[in-house]
Amino acid sequence: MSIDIDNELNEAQREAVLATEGPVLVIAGAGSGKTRTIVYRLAHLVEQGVDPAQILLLTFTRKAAQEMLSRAETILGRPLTGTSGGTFHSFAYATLRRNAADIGFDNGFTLMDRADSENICKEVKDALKLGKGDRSFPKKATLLDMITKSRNKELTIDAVMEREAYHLSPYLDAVTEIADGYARFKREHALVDYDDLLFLLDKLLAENEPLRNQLQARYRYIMVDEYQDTNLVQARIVKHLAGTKGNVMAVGDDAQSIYAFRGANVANILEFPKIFEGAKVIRLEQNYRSVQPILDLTNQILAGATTKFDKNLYSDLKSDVLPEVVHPLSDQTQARLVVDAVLEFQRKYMLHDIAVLFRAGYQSFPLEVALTRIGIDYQKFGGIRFHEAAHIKDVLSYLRLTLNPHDLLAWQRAMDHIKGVGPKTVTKIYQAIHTNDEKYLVKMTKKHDTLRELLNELNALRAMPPKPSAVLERILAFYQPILMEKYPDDYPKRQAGLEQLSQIAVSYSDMDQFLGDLSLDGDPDEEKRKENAVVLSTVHSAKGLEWSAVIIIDLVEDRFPSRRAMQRAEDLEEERRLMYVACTRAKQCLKLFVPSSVYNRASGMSDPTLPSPFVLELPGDVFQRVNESYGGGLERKQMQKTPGATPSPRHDYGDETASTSAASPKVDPSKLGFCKHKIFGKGKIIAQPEPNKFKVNFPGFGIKTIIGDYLELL
DNA sequence: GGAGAGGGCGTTTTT
DNA sequence: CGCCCTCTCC
Repeated sequence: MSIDIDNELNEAQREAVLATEGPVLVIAGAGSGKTRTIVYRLAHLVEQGVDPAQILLLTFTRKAAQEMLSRAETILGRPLTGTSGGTFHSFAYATLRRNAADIGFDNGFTLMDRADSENICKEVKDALKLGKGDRSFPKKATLLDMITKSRNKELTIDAVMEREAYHLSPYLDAVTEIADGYARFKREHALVDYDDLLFLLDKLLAENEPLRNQLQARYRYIMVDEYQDTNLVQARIVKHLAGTKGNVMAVGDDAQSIYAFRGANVANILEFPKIFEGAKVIRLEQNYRSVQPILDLTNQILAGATTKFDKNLYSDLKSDVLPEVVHPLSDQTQARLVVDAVLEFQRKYMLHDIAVLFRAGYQSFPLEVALTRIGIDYQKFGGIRFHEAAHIKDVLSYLRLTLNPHDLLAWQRAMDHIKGVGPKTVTKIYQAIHTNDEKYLVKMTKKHDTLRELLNELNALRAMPPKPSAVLERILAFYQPILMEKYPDDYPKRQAGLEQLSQIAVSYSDMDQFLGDLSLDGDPDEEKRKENAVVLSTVHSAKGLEWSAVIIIDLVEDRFPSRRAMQRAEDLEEERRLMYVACTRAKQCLKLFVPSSVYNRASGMSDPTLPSPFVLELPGDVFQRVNESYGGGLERKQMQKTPGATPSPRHDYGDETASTSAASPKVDPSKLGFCKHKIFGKGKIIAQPEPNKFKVNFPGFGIKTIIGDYLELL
């Protein structure tokens, strides 16, 4: 069978597929057939006689890589044996494991997840006696945020905190000390975090020339997807693997860069032609995904961006239906209206072809309740993950200990069920084991029967042949009573999760690989896309996917955009791109939900909301507005034509925000005057709650509390 | 040093 | 409202 490049691809796509030699950068607008291009390029290479084992495909999720490879196999009509595909992290893990001794881990290492890393931060903080009794001392999650941000952006802790956490500046020295302690702790216990995977690989490739040459020779063709979301160290890895003259293709879209929070750097994609001399740049601009009215709306979202994008997507797909902006009275009725909309869509589309998107995982909870009540199955992406559940981590801790006896975190978990033994005692036992302090161990095992049983069990596990399914089976038998005692309320459900884990283990022959995959994207639920379930997803997890009908909920200020992104201009810009990504997922129908009030669990009541600025600024002619009537029904507003070609922002909402000023403190406004903000423009200062904080009423955006540094006084 | 009780506080996004 | 952290008592 021969692939039909001429008929299946447009000219730009064809060019990208055929340009196999030398560096190539593909700037691919949303829905422009980017995946298709990669798939055809894979197939084309193999058809040209390239050994599939010489191809490396780096993507953002493992799922994406698998899907591309299997689609290439389909059009090729034969399997791609030996092609390496996965995320940077999974590729790094596999390479590092083969060369562990070279990076200073003679006895291997254990990959930690986010919770492990946070716990170390806490441990180190306590050990250094920092922040004792200080309630405003940064929490472990914040500490880790600073640490990984500093690493991913390759800036000092000082620089990160100055830019992003100014209010924590009194703790700068403490955080720096904790960061050092965190690094030390990892080294002492043969632990590695997600960031280390990348940095260790970079170091390995930089220092080990024979290995670098070997890998360059092996991977003659490299393709990197979602290049706009790579960070500096990932770019260096690509450079090491490809060499400056290598056959490397980077694909991405600067308008869809949504991972700056984790160090992604758009400069990578923009400067690709500089780093790889003579790179061919190809732009894919025709959109094959969405009907034109949806593109009219998404183009408007980009038009409002501070950084201008040279992009105007167009499509041949016509539709008479405008995207809708729906205004439910509350987030509760929003859930009900979304269910109604799903039922309506279901008459036309399969459930799995309908998606509800949101900014943060918790925002779908009311909807999940409503869907369950009415009996619609759903599949959720984003939020809590399989391997993060406590019982899974418990079981895996035994497995980790068979491989790495220095894994103190695993010891702590494994001993959690022993009454009378807390973290301090665990550390002592750990030390006794590693210094052969028989006396202490005998004393402790006499005192705690459960400890003796545990140590015996671990010895037995280590004596077994390292086959994941067999070892896991034994662990589960041992863990069963612990599970029931620890989780009396819901252990049957957790039991099911453990059985699922056993299922996964069957397909592995290598323990390290099994553990690595679980931490690196191994959510078993995501493996198979359920046929008859509506998709609920965070926007981040929806990246690269598409659905016939897309609903976006909670488009209100403080939720989308996130409250944390309102202070800094660049954060708000990223929220805008996130909104762009969300809307461009839709093929046929798009509905934006803007609830007038949302439940606030702090106060226990519903708070009124302000519509998201991304909705407010849309010109009235790119959507149809729908209100929930007080009787519970929907009222369609007559569409208003905007005069002229220029968008007339906010005309549909003019006086909506005025009512909120009633809640402002009673300060004589005349004294405070006006100011200017980068994003919100000119506003009236109505209060100064703190010396460097101002409450400002921005016309069209409502009242904001803003740090003085971001305001220009007029 | 551990377990249990009381208080503050605040929900991003992911490998 | 629920989590997490700290304080207190054993």
